[in-house]
Amino acid sequence: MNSGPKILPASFYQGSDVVRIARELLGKVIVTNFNGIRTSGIITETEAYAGWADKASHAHGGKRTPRNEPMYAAGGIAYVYLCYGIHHLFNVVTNEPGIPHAVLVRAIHPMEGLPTMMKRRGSEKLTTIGPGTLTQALAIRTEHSGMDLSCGPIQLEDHGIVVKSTHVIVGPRIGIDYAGADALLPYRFRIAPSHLVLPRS
DNA sequence: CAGCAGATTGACT
DNA sequence: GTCAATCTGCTGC
Repeated sequence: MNSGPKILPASFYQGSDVVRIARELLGKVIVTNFNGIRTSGIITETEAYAGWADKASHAHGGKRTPRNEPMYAAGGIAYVYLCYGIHHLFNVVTNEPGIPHAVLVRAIHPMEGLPTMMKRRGSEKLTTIGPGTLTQALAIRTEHSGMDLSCGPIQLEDHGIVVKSTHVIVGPRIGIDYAGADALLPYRFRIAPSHLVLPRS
């Protein structure tokens, strides 16, 4: 049953299986609320980054820099970083302190604040597929890296949307060819476009 | 349609 | 200096 949106609890993020959490994030709702302006969307695509052992991860081999420091904190906070000097990429940190696992959010389906998101994107067409475009639509920037996802301007909610496994496409991650064999791991999850059925509001 | 270069900053050699 | 968990617009078939 579903008694309205619930903010995801810390326990959701602090499990030990980052790949499972990436899968579970499909259908969850990401909300930002800056200056009283609320924008949100359903998460439709994610990728898991499994820390130490994962060549594609910023924390591979225990690498630790000021930029990726949030990855080493307890699950439930944001890790936002700049890619190609332009794009702010939003990740959800998982697992317990010291284990730098994270899930990259690659796509959302817009829900609230469509006009605001279009204005931020500077386009008549609202594109929110792609990790760089969704952060622009939601106004997420690197300054939000390290923020708690349960009580800040960025929150993740459970709206009771159930994503059936038959509607989920699993495959290798994108844009990480440098990661050798790890580039082939099935760590990418997305909702099949034909099943992007929105919940009745 | 495909393919590619430009944008622009942080991390590392 | 080079490359990076990318997107867009322009070129040319």
